[in-house]
Amino acid sequence: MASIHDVAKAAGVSISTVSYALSGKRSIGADTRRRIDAAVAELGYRANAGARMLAGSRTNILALTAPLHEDTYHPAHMRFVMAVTKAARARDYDTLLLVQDDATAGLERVTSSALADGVVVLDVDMHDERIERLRSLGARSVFVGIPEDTTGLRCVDLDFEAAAELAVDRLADAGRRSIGLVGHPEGLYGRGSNFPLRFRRGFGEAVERRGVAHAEVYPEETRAATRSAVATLIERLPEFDGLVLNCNEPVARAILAELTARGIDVPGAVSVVAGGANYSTRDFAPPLDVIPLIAEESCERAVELLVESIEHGDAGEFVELIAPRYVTRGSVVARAASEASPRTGARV
Amino acid sequence: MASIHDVAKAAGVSISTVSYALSGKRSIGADTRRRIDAAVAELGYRANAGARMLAGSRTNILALTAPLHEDTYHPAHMRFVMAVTKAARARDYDTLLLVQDDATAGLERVTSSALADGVVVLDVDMHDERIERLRSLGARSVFVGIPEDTTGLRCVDLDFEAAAELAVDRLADAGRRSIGLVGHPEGLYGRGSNFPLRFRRGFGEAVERRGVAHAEVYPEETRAATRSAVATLIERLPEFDGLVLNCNEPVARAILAELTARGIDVPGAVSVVAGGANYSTRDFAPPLDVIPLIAEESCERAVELLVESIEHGDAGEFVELIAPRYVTRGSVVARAASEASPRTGARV
DNA sequence: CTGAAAGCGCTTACAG
DNA sequence: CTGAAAGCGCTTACAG
Repeated sequence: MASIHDVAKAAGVSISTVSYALSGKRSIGADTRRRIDAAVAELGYRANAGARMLAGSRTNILALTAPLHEDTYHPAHMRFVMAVTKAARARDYDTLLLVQDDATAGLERVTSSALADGVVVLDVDMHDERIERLRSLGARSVFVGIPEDTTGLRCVDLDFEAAAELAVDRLADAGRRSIGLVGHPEGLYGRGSNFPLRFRRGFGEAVERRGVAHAEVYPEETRAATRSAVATLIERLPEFDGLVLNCNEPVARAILAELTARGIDVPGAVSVVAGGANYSTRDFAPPLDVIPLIAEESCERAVELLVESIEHGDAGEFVELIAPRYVTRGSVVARAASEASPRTGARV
Repeated sequence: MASIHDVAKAAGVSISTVSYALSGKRSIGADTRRRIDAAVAELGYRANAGARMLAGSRTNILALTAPLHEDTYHPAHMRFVMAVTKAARARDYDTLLLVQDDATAGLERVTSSALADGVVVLDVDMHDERIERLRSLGARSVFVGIPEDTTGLRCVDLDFEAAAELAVDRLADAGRRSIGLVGHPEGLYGRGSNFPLRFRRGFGEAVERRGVAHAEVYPEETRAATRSAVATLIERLPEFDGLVLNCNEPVARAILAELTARGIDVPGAVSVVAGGANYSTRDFAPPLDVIPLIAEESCERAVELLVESIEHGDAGEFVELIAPRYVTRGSVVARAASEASPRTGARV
């Protein structure tokens, strides 16, 4: 493997000139540059990573901690992992994958050995053991997700509370007065997974504020569970006319199928919005209004902020909430006046 | 961050002694060792990764190339990625994730810069562009999967051909004379994905050898597709009595559901085996006989072989096929004699 | 615009 | 069983 000395010799310059030419950290004469470029190409030179880390005190490696849980929805998980990796590469960083068993010990290892310049934290729980570890290590990190106590942390995420509120508002604005929420399986909430909890909180506040009837169900991803979830909503909401989905794609599809099977017209009888959805609702029947959760968006921003802090040394804590966007596809329509009157009357 | 000098000073020894004590590469006096351990604990010392790479000419990092395709089945993909990462950690290696866009350039980068000691290649295609790249780079690598031309390569994988043959043999031994294959979606084969092709090849050879009637279908993961796949099998196999599944879990479940919906008794009328399955068939109705594909098995072996070659410098090519294991769960039963006679007669 | 040189923090022959 | 020292291949003040 060619070293910087070989390049310098071939180009007839000093190694420092080669280094500067490659890093672009000072201006280089046109002719010198040409000779260096030629030598680099000729020799297939590539700076040794270890030497660079040692001399430059930067590794250009980000650690990624993304624990798998029993209830992990793999397609979404993968999308986030890939989004981080791609965003990192776009900024010339590589990504080191930390496994679960190794979650805390791994953070210590890659951080104390200066293997990674920073850490991206995915699948954040409300009370996440990685928080304390990262704090005590004084490691640079960015969380994709918002834990309960964000003191001293740097967090980025979709504003799930606002997303839930936006979903409810759109339904309420369309005259819907009796709104169901299909959430994730119970286990997720019990485990303290942060975004379902935040979405639920936003939902609760919005239905309260709008004074609409509401009910919540948390089905597992089985046919039986989604079926009984719809039954429960119908039972608990005698005038069931609006539905917010904050669940995974298979469940969302199953819920829609069940509504259809029961002869419930979407969007006429029940209008539907998917909130914080990590999937496309375009090919649903009917296509659903959606407040999308775009992995690329939060991950790119997280990596951007992390890299900035690495390269410019800025510290400081923050919570950056990405404003929800509402995409209309026709699954929310105003209640027909004929229907609206008696119900409104009934509620007064 | 404490350096090795700090530890040496605190322990009252030279830095080389600290280094040797930590690496275990030479024997250390009991008392010296105690003082060093104490100093390490006290200072929270951890060897600088860059310095180690540079001086030791080993990085303890493995690169992992696992491209995502449109047809990637994420749960299985994730299982392999995690299995590699865990196996690597067990041997004190970290794993660098290479993204798709970066597939070939990334190999060049981590390899030429000596960032990674070796490469684990997942999702191998029959004609994979990464092969040539790795060959020309002279990089240490192990493939999990068997491409068409394995010259100069080191490959590990479940023996999918033998798995398919084993599945057919068990069905044929049970008197099944008319065997269907449910494969993956067509696209996978067209793309040259290696294991579905190998499984199909093994199936073709086995049905030929056993002289049984056969038909193959390749449904997409939609309800309509699985439904029509079953219809096709019934149409093409008038005496349809055996079925080999080499598809993903959702399709397998849907196929079984469709058989049940048609009133076809499993295993009586049609006996079923899942071959090369990356999922559990225990909670299927009925539970299926299965020849499992265990990510941990092939990935651990691949990492083991790669690490060995890194640490002992052994080169050499090989293809290591993991023998299929047959797990009985009761979904294959002998044809009833009363049924067998007329059909056998019909075939003669 | 360019070079000589120190130094990053380890590992590993070499020596005793 | 232990130490002094060379050297891994870069980056970056320092100097001109």
